[in-house]
Amino acid sequence: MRRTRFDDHQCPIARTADLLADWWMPLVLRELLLGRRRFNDIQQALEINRSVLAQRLARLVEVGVVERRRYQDHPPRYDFEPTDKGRALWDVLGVMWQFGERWLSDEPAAIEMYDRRTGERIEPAVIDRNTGRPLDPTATRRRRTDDPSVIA
Amino acid sequence: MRRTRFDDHQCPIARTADLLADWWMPLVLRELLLGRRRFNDIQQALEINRSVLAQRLARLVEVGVVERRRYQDHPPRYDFEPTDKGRALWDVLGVMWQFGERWLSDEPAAIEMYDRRTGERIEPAVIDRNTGRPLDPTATRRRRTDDPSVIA
DNA sequence: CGAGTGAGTCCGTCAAATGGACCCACCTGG
DNA sequence: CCAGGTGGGTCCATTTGACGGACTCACTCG
Repeated sequence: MRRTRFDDHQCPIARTADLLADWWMPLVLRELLLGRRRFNDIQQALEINRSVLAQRLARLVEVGVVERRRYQDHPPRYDFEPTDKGRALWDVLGVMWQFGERWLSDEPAAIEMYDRRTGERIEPAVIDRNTGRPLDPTATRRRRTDDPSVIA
Repeated sequence: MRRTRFDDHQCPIARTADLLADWWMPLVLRELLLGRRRFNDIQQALEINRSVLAQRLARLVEVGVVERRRYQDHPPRYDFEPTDKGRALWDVLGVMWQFGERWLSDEPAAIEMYDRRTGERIEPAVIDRNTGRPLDPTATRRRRTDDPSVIA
């Protein structure tokens, strides 16, 4: 299929969607961010087609979300390590987790996230940094910063 | 293309990805949640193919994220209104906004979100509800709730 | 009476996802 | 010393969806 690209849109949601809104990307990133680093490990964990995975990893390297590192020389072997930018994506995945658990699962959660130091369950929540309150789409609007009268 | 489905996965990220990780879904939801309700309005705002939009809206109705309502009888006309489940997705979009603005935009933000009552800028942030602290993927692990010794 | 509106459907084309085989350099066990 | 992994891919045929664009059909408005 021809895929429409959004990476040149002004809207930050569109730019993020261009990177992340692909079936496999969130799962590939989940594996990378929770510690899997090697091509074959990820491929087997996700049962993803090898060429699709190769292409997704190449994209992640290209946009600077992971680094491809040579971890041995003979024969050359590579792995994939998240950058700061990649780790920042965990916020998005964490909130996807929270949404999926609350709204897309029938039974009580079969898997949970926890802090490996304290053992405590982790429950991501989204707030507005300025007010500390939850987001409310019905009260939210967009505006151009160069001309606040224009509603984007 | 054949698309692999994740809606039966245990992992909440996979379930959410199955719904949202499609190029158009975040943008369609952005429009719906920020107030656009009608097929033609959304189609023109996004410049999305009409049959693709029809299919995406049908999916959103099917999973209960929006409701299709008849708003006039002669001739029958329909619009699409987010449900509570749909409004809950705003958290995900808000965090995608934040990521895109911080990591995918070069120039200072051209568009911002604000509260239509107070006029204040909105900056979504993700915290752990229990500790109030930001998420840290390097400290995060998964476990099965039925058997905490199994690392998922 | 003709144009426009709203919410779609239908069609041909093109490209990406999929399953599966293949590759090749090195390492390991017997 | 040779067979069988292992790691990180590439290549191929098939299928399916995205895309652009035209068409529909029941009204309503001027």
